Amino acid sequence: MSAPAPRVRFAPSPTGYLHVGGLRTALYNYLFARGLGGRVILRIEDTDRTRFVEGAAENLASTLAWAGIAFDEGPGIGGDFGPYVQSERSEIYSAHAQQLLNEGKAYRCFCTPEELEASREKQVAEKRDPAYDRRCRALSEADVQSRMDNGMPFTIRMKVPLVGQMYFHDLVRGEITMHFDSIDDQVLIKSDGFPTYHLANVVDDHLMEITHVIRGEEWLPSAPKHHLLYDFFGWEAPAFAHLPLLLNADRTKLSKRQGDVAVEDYRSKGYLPAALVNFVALLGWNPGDDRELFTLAELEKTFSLERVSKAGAVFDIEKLNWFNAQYLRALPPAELAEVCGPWMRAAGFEAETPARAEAVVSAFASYLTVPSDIGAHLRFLTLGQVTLESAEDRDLVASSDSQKVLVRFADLAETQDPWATPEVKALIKQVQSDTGIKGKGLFMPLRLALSAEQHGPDLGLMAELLGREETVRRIRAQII
RNA sequence: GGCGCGUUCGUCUAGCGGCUAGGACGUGGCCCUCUCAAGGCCAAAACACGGGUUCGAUUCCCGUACGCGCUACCA
Repeated sequence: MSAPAPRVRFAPSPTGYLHVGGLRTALYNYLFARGLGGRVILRIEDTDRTRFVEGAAENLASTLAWAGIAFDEGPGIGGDFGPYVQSERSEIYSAHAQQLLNEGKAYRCFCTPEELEASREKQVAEKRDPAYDRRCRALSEADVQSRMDNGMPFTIRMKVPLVGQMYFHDLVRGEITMHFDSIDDQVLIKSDGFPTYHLANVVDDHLMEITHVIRGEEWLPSAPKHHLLYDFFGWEAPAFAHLPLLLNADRTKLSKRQGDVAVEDYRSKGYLPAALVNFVALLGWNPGDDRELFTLAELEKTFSLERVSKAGAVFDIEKLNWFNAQYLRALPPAELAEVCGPWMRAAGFEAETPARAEAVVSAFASYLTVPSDIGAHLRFLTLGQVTLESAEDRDLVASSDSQKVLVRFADLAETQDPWATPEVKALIKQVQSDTGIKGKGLFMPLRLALSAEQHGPDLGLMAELLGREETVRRIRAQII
C-alpha cells in the first residue's frame, strides 16, 4: 500500500518581491510533491489589505516561473479547489468562524487596538508576559448582543484551553510539546472582516486537501494554534515540516541591508536560475552523498524531507558564485552569448554575427562568475588605440628585443591567410625561430600591443578575435 | 522577560556508539602555462562546555552557555 499522492502549497503574501527564503520553501514543496507524483498549489495570502502591493502577486508568479517552479493549481492556472486568492474567499472564513462561535470554541472580542496596546504596555512594565487578558471571553450573551446592537466593531478569537498541553509531530524536528498557558486566544477574524493567517491557512489547507504543510521555521511557534483549530473543526491535520531559516553572515534571519535577498536581484544580475536553484536546494538539505551539481529534474528524484537539516543555514554568496560560474561554463556557446548579450552591448561591443558573439563570449567563459563580468574583458576589442598605462609596460615594449618581435610578427602577419588561432600560433613560432626570442620576451610585447594588458586569454585567440588587419595595425602602432 | 527550536572546519554539510571525523565553497602552496582565468594535486581548518549512560561517546540523556525564531486585529 502506498500513501496517496501528496498535495502541497506555497502560500506567499503579495507584499513585494520573492525572498530567497521563499524561493527555497517553494522549491522544497515543489520537489517533495514532484518526487512523489503529487500536486503543487500556489495560493496567494492577501488577507492583510494594509500590506497589499499592486502587481506583487503577478511578480511572484513570474519569478517562480523563471526559477522553473511550476504549479498545478493557482491563480491564473485554475484547479478544482479555487479561488486560490484568499481575499476572494472571505465568506468561507466567515462561515467557519461562525461555526466555531456556535459551538462555543470562539468568542467575539470588543477590545480596541488601543486598549490591547495599553494592556500590553502595562504588562511589560510590570514585567509580566504580554498576552491577551481574555476579558471578553467571559462576556455574557446579553453583553455581546447589546454591544453588537450598538454597532461596536469586534474580532473573533479562538478559545484556547486554559490548562494542559499538546504534542504534535514535525517531519523535520520530531515531537514538539507546547503548554496551552503559553498560547494566546488568537484572533481569527479581524474587525475588518478578513481572517488572520491562522484561520485562513487552516481552513484553506483543509478545503484544498493539502496533505503536507512545508513552511519556514518562523511558523513553528504558532503551529499549536493551527493544530488546535483542526481539532476544533474535527478535521484531520496535514503533516507539518518546518524548514530551518536562511541566515545572514552574522546568523540573523536573512534580510535586506546585508545583501540581496530578492530573487529578482539575482535574476537582474544575470544569475542563472539553475544555479540559484541548485545552490538554494543545498541550503538545509543534502543528498547524503558528495554530489553538489543537480538539475531541477535530478533534485526531484533525490529530494526527501528526511534529509532536511534542523539548523539555520548562512546564505554564502561566494558559494552561489561558484555554482553560477559552473553553470555559466557549462552553457553551449549560443546560450552563453544569449545571457551575456545585454552586458556585451552595455560594454559597447556589438557582434556583427551570432557566430562572432559566440566566439568572443567563449573566449572568456572561464573568466565569468556572473554574465556582467564579460564587460571588463571585452574592452580590448573596442579599443580605438592601445595605450600602455605603466612605464614598466612601455619600457618592455620599447626594448630592442621586443621591437624585433613586433617587426617580425607584423611583417609575417601582413600576408597571412587564413587568419585563425592555429595560424597565429604557427606565426608566433616562426617569429621565435627567426628572432631567437622566446617565452615571456616573445609573448608579452605582442600581448601588450594587442590589449594593453599583461593578462588575458590565449594570445592566438585574441589575435583571431581582433582580425588580421586590426592585429597588424596595433602591432605597428607600437613599433618605434 | 516568557515559550520554542537549534549548536561538526570561516561557510554549506556527511556522520545515525568504535572513523586518521569525509566532501564542497573560500584561503594558502604546487603543477599546467607567454600571462591571467579555468583545470589537476596538496595543505591548513571543526565535534560549544559540564555532567551522566556505556567497555567505549561527535553520536543517547540531563544541565549550562550561546545563537535564532515567535511573543500583532502581519504573514
